[in-house]
Amino acid sequence: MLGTRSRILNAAEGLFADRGFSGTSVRMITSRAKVNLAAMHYHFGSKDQLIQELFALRLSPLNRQRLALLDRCQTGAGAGEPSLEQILEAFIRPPVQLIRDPERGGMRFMRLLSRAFNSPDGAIREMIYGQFAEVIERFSGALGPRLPHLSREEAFWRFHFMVGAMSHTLHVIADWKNLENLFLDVPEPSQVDEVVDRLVSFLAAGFRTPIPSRENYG
Amino acid sequence: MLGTRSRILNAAEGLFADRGFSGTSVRMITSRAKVNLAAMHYHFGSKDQLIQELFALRLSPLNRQRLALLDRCQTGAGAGEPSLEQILEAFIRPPVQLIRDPERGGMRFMRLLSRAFNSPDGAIREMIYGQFAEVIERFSGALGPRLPHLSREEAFWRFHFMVGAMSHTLHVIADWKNLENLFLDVPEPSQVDEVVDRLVSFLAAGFRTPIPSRENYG
DNA sequence: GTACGTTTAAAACGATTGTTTCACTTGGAG
DNA sequence: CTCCAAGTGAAACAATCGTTTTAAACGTAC
Repeated sequence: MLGTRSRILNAAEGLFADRGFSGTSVRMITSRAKVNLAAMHYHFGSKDQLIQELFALRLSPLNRQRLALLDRCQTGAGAGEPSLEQILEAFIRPPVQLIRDPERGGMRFMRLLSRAFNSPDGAIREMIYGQFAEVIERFSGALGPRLPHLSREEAFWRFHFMVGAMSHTLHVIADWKNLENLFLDVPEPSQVDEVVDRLVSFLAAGFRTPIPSRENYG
Repeated sequence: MLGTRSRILNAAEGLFADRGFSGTSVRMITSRAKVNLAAMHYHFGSKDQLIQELFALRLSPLNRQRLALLDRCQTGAGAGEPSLEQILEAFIRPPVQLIRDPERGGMRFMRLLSRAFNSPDGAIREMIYGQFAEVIERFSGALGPRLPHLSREEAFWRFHFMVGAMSHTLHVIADWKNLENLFLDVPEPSQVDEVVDRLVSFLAAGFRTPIPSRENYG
């Protein structure tokens, strides 16, 4: 049996992922964790601080891993800059590995994360973005030299196209069961590593395509 | 001065977009609409039914427009099947036009829509997906013949890459002001039509790229 | 043993939630 | 005028919310 503190965090993660932040009451958390109501305020002070600790615990290893991968392919390869595909992989592979590792929250935490990104609560969103600030800076810095054919504005948008495709893909993988009720003809779950390959090559092709001109089509 | 019913819908749309569904109380809505608390239950029966009416009102014109565009480029061009770019445009242009038209909810409704997609409330998500079912079916049917080089599974994933890139892009456009507080170096707002062009060519390049093989990198 | 951090049990706090009810007013149609 | 739907104002409903409090029990380290 885990300690009281861990049981609270674990129950909170599951409930937040399933029912959202405002949809989850402190009483639900403590009751699922088989813990007294007061224990939550004893350990975390408030519901908001519990949420904060939860994300700090999960996100900092994820982003450290991304930065480490980027470091390795920047300094390791010896010859010059890393390829576009290597950079994209360093960005995309870690969350996909996380999604497969229940010890780090797995699909449950990924559902929770996409909930946090779309939370109406500005404080939550700001905290989340804060956790990603360094990663965003490092990766856009690394992508720049690989995209000499793009203006700053074009690169900005394509970066967001990538973020959107990736986060929605993670959401689809992590929420597969819900998806099956809503779409027809959902294929069998792929190996997640295959999905990374598909996504990386899809995005790399998008990044490499020349800037569009409006006359190309009507 | 609009009627009571319209004022309720209008106030609800704004508050839901800003604070989410569970973060918005009936009292907030009726007070912003300058309407009695009982008037909301008089016209809509319950908060849930108000939400339903709101989305039906906004989404059905949007998706009718998408289908009409697809019809036009399928039957109109005379010669054979429409191009990949034409199909993507028929899918992407309507929500971008909606985002610019305050009469149809504009950015406010787009923020609300992306909130509904990520709502913890399963009933809301199912209702939303129901509104999109026909569009999804028609467009995946139209995309198929344009992607003969892809397996069904590969096409499935690339379709989701597109959905993710598009919905995140719409979110960025509609939530620009919040973005500025969180990222450095955000470029001036582009003309939204330019963003459509960028997105369409990015996605078309992604769709056209051959299926990846794992030996290419790594 | 005694002190201390941990945890429980139970009750209560004030505030807010969605919803209902009732008496009342308004305004236009027949 | 009468009738009826539309709408107001105010109060109340039971339920739930996050949080605080008080008292009592643990277990362990000194």
